[in-house]
Amino acid sequence: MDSACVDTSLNLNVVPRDTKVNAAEDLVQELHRLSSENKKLTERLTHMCQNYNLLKKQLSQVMIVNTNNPDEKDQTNQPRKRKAETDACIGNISVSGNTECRNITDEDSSFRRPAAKVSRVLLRTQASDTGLYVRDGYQWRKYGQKVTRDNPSPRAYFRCSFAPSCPVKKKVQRSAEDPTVLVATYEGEHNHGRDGSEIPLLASTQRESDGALDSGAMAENGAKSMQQCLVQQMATSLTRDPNFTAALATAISGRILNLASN
DNA sequence: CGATTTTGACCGGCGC
DNA sequence: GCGCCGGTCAAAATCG
Repeated sequence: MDSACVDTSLNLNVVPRDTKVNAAEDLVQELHRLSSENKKLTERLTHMCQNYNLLKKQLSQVMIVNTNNPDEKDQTNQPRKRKAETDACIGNISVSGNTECRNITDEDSSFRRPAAKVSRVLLRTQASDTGLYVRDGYQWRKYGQKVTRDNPSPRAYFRCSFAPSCPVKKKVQRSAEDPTVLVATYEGEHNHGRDGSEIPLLASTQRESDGALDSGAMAENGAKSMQQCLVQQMATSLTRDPNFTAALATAISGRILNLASN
C-alpha cells in the first residue's frame, strides 16, 4: 500500500499572528484544505478496505481449492476421483484470479446436468459452533446429509424453500483442514428475491476477523476517543504492520479532532 | 397439525 | 460388469 500519497501532516502554524485581518480567512482556507484532505483519506481508506477484503477472499478461495485438489493429496489413500468432481476443481483454479472470487461457473464444462451457476462461499464460525447452517437471507429446506470420503464432517444438502419453483440448491460442509470454516456451495440462480428477514451473508461471522467494530474492542481502547478507536480498527483491518497502523490512526483521528474543535 | 429435520435406502454415474 | 460413492428420496421423528 502506498501510504505516502496523502500528506498527513497538520501544518497548523500557517496563520500569521500579526495580521488579524487575514486570520479568519486563512483559518477558513485551512479548514477547507483539511476537509478536502480528510475526504481524500476517507476515500483512500474505503478503497484500501475494498482491496483488502478482495485479497482476503481470494486467499481463502485458493486455500480451500488446494485442500480439495486431489493432486496435492496422498494418492495411495484416494486412488479414485469422480470426473465431475475433478472438473469442478479445475474450474475453481482457473478462476481463482477472478475479482469476485465467487460465482464459479461450470457453464463451459460437459456435465450431464444442465448448465447452472456454481459459487462457493467460505464462512468462518466459532469453534463451538458445529452446525451446518449458513444464514444468507434465503429460506432453505434440508433434504439430505451425507458423510463424504474426503472429509470426516458431514455434508448437508439444501433446497431453496422460499419459492417452490426455485431451482437453487446448496451444499454445506466444514473444511477438512479447518473445521471452523464452513464451505457453502450454491448451484443455480434464485428466480425470486430475498425475504429480507435474515442477516446478510457473513455479516455476523466474519466480523471478528475483519476487525470491524465491537463493544469489547471499544472497551479496550477506553483512553482513546471514539474517533481514534474507529480509525484504529479500520487501519488494523488494512495492515498488520503496527507502526503503519498507529501512524495512520493517529494522523486521521488527530485531523478529525482538529476539525471538530474548530 | 403443518413444516422441517433426520436418516437409512435407493439410484445412477464413474473408474477399474 | 461390478463396486464405490455422491446425490436424492421418502418415511419417521421432531418442532413450533
